[in-house]
Amino acid sequence: MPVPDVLSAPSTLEEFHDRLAAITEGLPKRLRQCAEFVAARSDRIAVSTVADLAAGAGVPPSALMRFCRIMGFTGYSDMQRLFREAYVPGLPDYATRLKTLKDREGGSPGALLAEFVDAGRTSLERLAKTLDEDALNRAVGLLGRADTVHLIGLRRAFPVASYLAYVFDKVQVPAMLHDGVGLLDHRFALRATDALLAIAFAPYSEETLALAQDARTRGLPVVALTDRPGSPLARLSDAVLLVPEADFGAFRSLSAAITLALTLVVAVGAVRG
Amino acid sequence: MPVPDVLSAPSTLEEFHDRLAAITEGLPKRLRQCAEFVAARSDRIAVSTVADLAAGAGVPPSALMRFCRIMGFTGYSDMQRLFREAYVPGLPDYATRLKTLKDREGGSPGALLAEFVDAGRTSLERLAKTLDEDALNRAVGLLGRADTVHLIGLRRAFPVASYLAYVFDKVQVPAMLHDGVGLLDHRFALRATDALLAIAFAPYSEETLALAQDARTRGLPVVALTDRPGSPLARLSDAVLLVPEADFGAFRSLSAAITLALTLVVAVGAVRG
DNA sequence: GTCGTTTTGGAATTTTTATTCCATTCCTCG
DNA sequence: CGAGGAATGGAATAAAAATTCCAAAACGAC
Repeated sequence: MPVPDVLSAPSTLEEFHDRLAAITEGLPKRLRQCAEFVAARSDRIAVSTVADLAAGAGVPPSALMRFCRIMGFTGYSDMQRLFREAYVPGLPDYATRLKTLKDREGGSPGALLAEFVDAGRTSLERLAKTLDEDALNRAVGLLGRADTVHLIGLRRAFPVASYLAYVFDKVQVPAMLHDGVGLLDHRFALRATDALLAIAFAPYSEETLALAQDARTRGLPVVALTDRPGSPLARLSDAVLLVPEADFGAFRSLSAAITLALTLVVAVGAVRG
Repeated sequence: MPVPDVLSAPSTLEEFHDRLAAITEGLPKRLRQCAEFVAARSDRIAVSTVADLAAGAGVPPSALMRFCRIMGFTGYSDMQRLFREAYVPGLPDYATRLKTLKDREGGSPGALLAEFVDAGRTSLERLAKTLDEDALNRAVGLLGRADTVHLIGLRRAFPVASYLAYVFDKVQVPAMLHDGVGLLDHRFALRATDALLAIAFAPYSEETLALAQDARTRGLPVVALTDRPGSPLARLSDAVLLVPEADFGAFRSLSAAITLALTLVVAVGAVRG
């Protein structure tokens, strides 16, 4: 067990976080899980039992106890005392806070945030409600059977495509991001046993449509993540996933697209085992 | 004993206070002491034991228990739950939810989507609730005054960085994305009149930290978009924006980060006119 | 592979905390 | 001023939580 190298416990929240940041690295798996969960949700400590917190972190209670020791406390209760003393319920609930923010004059950053958060939530709700489950299942099937998943998404869709590439990598599914760097199109990287996942929102990029067309011509399955049923990309695809993104003013967020992308990858990862 | 004239317990803080005000008058001495103390210090309920609270009110614990009953709760724990949940929402723990998910049709894509949508909504709510407006205003100020905004975010943060680049371009603010292509670091593109916006989540990329350090050393303002107060990036920055991303299982979405990014850019765009 | 060490999960134990119960006190009203 | 009922305090009990401990698993060095 990593020996507590300092014997005194942190006596302020700041000290606590400093110490936490200092030790997190170099901690074994379970203890690191504790450290990371605590870092992210330290607000819960004041009002949670060991069991609650441990469940949140995904570790057994005894691991959390060890963690408290390493932080320099004598036990969980000791650590909790620090947070209970500093506890100020301060923040009002979400609805109230949102209203406060919106009431500012239109231009303030806080008011903007409120609007975008609201738009994001609306998008997510609509996504859950309107998504065609058959299409999703079909998409998962097609991508699950492919050797390599090719990804393309440019301009506004590029963040989604790069996120997909990241998560596919995490779940160890071979994926290739066609990013257009150097105007190299890597068209010939598409093999007959692969599949293409294309993302495009209006105005649809030529390059994305071209690659989708190419894949289709060669008989590869194409999955589309797009914004409208009538999108030119939809016509080229075997499974079409629609992202109902709400917008605020001229700006559209990507919350729904990102969330759908994550779902898709995790489901494909699960299918492949 | 005053008979509880309503059998259901208050289910919101507002109901609680209404009820408290309604019954306080006409309560015998000790119970009134309880009522008055609770009215004054209701914020302590979430983090106190019966004994603590009773001591504060100057009554024996049993009196406080009676008080809880009169308020319509089954006991102190029941009353406490109301206060704990009001301030720390989202207590349904992940362990349970993961299990439900597995029990239910082995994690069908549809069920997964529901979970990720939920995590995304939670993230957005927490973002609205917890974001430090001062930090946001400061960030907008710093970036608004810069000639060119440099952006860096790698791995999981890369989609956010590329999204920022896209939206900055839309609002016609000169921005440069440091994407690490070809391992060219473009460090010398940072001019004294520029600013850096760095995005990093655990585990923090060396390259991102290095560039932030570099910018700081040269006296450029650094704005951080990160996940924890103790993040190494936070220490290098003049304004720190925290993104409280909820995760589901091992997976974390980017809804909150994307939304905050959009807000930031639009606000900066507005400042520059 | 095998040995020694570190880490882990869970059951057993202890401590703390909540809750009940009842004998006593304190009112109030006749 | 005394009887009856409400209110009270504290001791006893039950429940929940924290903490310890140890056998088993995982890991790392050889």
